[in-house]
Amino acid sequence: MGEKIVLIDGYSILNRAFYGIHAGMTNFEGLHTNAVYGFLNILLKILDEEQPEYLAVAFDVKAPTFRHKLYDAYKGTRKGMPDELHEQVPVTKEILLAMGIPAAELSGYEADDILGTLSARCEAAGLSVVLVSGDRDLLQLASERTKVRIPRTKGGTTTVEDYHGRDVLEKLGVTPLEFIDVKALMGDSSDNIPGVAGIGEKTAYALIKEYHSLEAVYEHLDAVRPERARKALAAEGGREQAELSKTLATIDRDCPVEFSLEAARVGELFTPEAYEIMKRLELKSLLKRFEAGNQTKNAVEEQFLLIDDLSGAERVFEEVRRAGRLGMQLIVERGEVFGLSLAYGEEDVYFIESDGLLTGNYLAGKAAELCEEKGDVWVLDLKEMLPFLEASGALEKEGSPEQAGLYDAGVAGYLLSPLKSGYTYDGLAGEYLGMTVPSRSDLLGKTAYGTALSENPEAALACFCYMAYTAFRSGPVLMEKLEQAGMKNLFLTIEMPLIYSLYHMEQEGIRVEREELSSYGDTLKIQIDRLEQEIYDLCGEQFNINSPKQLGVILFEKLKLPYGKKTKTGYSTSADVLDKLAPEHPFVAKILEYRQLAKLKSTYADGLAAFISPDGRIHGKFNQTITATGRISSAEPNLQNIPVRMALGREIRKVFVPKEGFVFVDADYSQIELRILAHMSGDERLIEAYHQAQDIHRITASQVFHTPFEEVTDLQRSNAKAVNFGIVYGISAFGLSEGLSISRKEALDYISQYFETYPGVKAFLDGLVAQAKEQGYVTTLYGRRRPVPELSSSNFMQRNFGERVAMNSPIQGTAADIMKIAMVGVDRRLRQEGLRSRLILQIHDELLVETALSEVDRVKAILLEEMDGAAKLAVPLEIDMNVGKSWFETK
DNA sequence: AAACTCACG
DNA sequence: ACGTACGTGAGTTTC
Repeated sequence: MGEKIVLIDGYSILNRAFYGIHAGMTNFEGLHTNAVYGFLNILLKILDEEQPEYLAVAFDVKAPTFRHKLYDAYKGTRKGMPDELHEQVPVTKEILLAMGIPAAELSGYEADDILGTLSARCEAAGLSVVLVSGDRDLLQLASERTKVRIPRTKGGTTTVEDYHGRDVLEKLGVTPLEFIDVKALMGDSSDNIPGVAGIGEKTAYALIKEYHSLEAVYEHLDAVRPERARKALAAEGGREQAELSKTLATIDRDCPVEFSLEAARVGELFTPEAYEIMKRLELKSLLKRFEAGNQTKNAVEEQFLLIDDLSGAERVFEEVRRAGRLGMQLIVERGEVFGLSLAYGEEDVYFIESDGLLTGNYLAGKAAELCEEKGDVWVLDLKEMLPFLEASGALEKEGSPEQAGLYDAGVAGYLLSPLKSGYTYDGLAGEYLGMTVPSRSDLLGKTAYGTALSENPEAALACFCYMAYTAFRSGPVLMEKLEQAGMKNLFLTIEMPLIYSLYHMEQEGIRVEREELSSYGDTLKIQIDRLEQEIYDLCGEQFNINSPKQLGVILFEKLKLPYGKKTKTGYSTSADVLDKLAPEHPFVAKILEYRQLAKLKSTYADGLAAFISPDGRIHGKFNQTITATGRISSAEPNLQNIPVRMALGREIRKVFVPKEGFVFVDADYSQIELRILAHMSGDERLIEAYHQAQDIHRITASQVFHTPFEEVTDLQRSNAKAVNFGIVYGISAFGLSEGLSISRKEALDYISQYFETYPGVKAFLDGLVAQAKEQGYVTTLYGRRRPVPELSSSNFMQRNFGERVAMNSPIQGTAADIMKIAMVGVDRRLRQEGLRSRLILQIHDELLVETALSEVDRVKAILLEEMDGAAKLAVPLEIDMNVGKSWFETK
């Protein structure tokens, strides 16, 4: 194969990147950077994959374009681009210039035409061509020599669809040239190609597949079926419209664009100029690649010192004692201590390796001592370190970090910016120190700490020292920012103490009866096998029931059931679709039952069994820095989604049991989110409702539907309940109509009736959205922030989402805050009062305490006091409590 | 790795 | 007209 050129459709890729990536990305100047970022990511990814000799980017110049002028002249204008995107265009061009990548432009021509022309010239010159564009317009250019690549960015990752000439035929059923005629028929609103009125995508493809060209379609007009299509084509002006559309849709492959192949030769891309621009844009993750040629030896790295002898270690500890603030990181992985890194000044950072006399336990003990003695110690993942600190010495000040002066930089970072995917040292250094430091994976790849230490000691040293260094230096910055954001109190009195409570819960774990769980799984297996056979018999063939794709074919093609929803890749077979289909065919109910059982077996019976420790207990993890709203999350395994709603699933809770001599006491807040809504909105009627009635959904129904309380029907009550849910989720007519299976109109009626009944709630929710738009975030009762970057998006759907988020987050987040306060209180009192009972689970609004038989009354009192006392709202906080010999019994 | 589905609050 | 309820984690299939 000869040489290769990559040609990029500049605006189209920028556009894709802009809509595909989080809208809130800006640099310190407030310049949006999401599109540039996505653009460069795609460009670099394609370069990595293609390794081309040449590269150029095509832009159209903002002028009436030749082809479209024909149409624009009498109808409409091209869609303008949002300002947030527009401002990123010049920057992108600057970067390309700095990277030595030519931008091909030609006034009066579309980027498509430039690309068409350049690809034609390059093909003729014997090059293979790769065209990169965000939409399918360029497919007509695909050939054996020219590959069209369409990247799609979603949630930060990019996948690419590739089309050679033959792929177009294979995937679309028409040749690249026929694709033009398809477009001419169906039109393309984004390109202002009118098409033929009444001809849609399906018909257009069908016609061209049969007749192969627009002209041929009209030649055989009389034979065209279906009738509807024939009429559309024959309609007054139809043919002219189609022919105009074809002209519009045809890419010009011979326009007078100037282009020098030599200028497009790929040279050094990561130039100092490009590096400077990247720095200004604060595109940190990309910066690393641009650094390669520019990196001056890191100033910090010089001072990373490895200590591997006892006397050296003692010397460092002595110095640390005299110093003020300390950054510290016990380097721990898979239950092993590899060393301790310490940073206590601008100058030196030490890593003390555990080896010989310097045992892991010794270092952990020293670390614990330092925590005890000193104030102002910053670490990165305290919960991870605590088992070792505790095992080695005494962390007597635990639970009161103001005295302990021990702070977790990761948790602080989470409060300041809760949407991030992680809080590792490199991210914190970038955000709070303005430093680009190599990440763990940059330094060590996927190597484990232990291996890295022996195979690549220098990189390991750097990695470990960066942790303590980042913790040390970012500490005061984080504290200052927390203070400014009004979250210092939240950090010190809720989040820091909570680390210990979560750690305790993880340590305690929950007892699971292994044998019982296993026989539950066996029972499921028998039923699953039976169902599987029945399903095969009913449809007359064997297939993989777990595959939505295969199932879709059986349901909607073989059995010809009416499909409701479609997903991106095919028919939806989700439970709500299947529920509606169940009356159509007995097969469907079997599928639903199979799904249910298969889920129970794989996720719960088998899934949980894999997590039972030798002590007979499951020690799941409780994560404090994951959720956007402030909730904690549970993983490995997730103990917050153990089945309860369905009878069969709920059975599994029988295997969660207390140890000998103990019972479970389970306490949950009743409708805490609605109560918080009542409090935060201050709506008098809703507050009054909580003071008078037990059944809030019924009283809501009574007030909203103007029906006496006693006469509220079950249907009214359940509708009111759904409305209440909807309000908490950030109400939308669509969502409510889906939830209730009613029309949008009816849903709209419910909502307006609700708001009429509780005007304070309406004002409150509107206020939240306004506040979010104004300041970019919303807050909970305790000052926790949730940014809502979606609200400044120019995308309708994202903005709508942002509005719902603005309404939901303060409510969900405040509930999380209150529960956290209660947890810290409960955990602390159980210990301080010398009880043997322990908090073991939190499920958002529920706490589970493994309770010594003799302590049941004390524990109930503590739960009640701490949960009820966690907040004083305008409405009572009601707590339901149950005692049982298994989690099943505590319902 | 992504898409789909489904368990929970 | 646009297409969705808010927040999670995990298993399976498919690419």
